[in-house]
Amino acid sequence: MPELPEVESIKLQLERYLVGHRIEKVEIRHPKVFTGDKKNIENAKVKKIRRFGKVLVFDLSNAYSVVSHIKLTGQFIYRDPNLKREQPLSKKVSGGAPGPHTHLTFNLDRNAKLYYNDIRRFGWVKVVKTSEVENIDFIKKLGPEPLNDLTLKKFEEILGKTKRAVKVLLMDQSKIGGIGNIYANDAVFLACINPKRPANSLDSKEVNKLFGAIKTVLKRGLAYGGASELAFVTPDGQEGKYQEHTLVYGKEGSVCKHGCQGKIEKFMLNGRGTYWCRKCQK
DNA sequence: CATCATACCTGTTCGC
DNA sequence: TGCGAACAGGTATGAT
Repeated sequence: MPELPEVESIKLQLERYLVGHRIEKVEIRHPKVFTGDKKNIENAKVKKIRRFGKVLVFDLSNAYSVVSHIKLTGQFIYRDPNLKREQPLSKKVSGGAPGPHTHLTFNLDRNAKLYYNDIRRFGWVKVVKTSEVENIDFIKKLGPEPLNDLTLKKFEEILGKTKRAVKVLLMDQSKIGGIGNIYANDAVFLACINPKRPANSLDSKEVNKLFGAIKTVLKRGLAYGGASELAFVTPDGQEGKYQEHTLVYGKEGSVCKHGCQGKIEKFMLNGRGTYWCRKCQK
């Protein structure tokens, strides 16, 4: 669920709230989610937030960085007692902040805090030298950013190299960075392509259509502040709205939005819930 | 190398 | 109603 639009939404808020703070002390409650030496980030200031696909990076003033993949249920929650117009936290903030699923606490200057919550603990947070960020295995293997680096020509090449199901390919982070199950479902639907189609069977017209569809659904996701299907909230503890505006994801049994009168069906593709309209996705 | 199944976790939903 | 099974989705890992 946290895919490019969700992680980007987190990034935008961290830029607003976290940048400029000094990290005074880091408390680790669940060691499994944290690797590296916390001493390397204590007393450093947060200078810049970056995103690589679904990975977040906080660059610090001392040439170290905090790198994190929140996977399915990770949350960064920012709390500042000096900030008056704080909205009540969403119920999706697991157990509160701090709560039973708070595994890390970053104590910041001016009494602010950044909590890392993660119900399922699939996510990770690590400390590395800023110069080493791009050598982290996941980031090193990451494919191009669909909204920036991905050109039609590159996309055509990626699709042409494999007969894997096109929807599965879209979710392969080493091919394209940032697309997950929700936006992959919506993109192939918007392009009227059967999710099971071998990627290399698409003609150039279809490739072009899918290329545009990917950008459209990701931009819509961004505009709605991401999809809060499971645990996703932004650091101010608020939910996104894209789950109310998906095209097919989670829409089993509902009427096809292309107006063909078909019904959305669900099946498993590579172990992932896949939603589609058999009438218009060819 | 490419592809696929499974493990990692826990909260929620479903079926009996 | 209660309880166990299935499900949810992202990726590292091991198997094929």
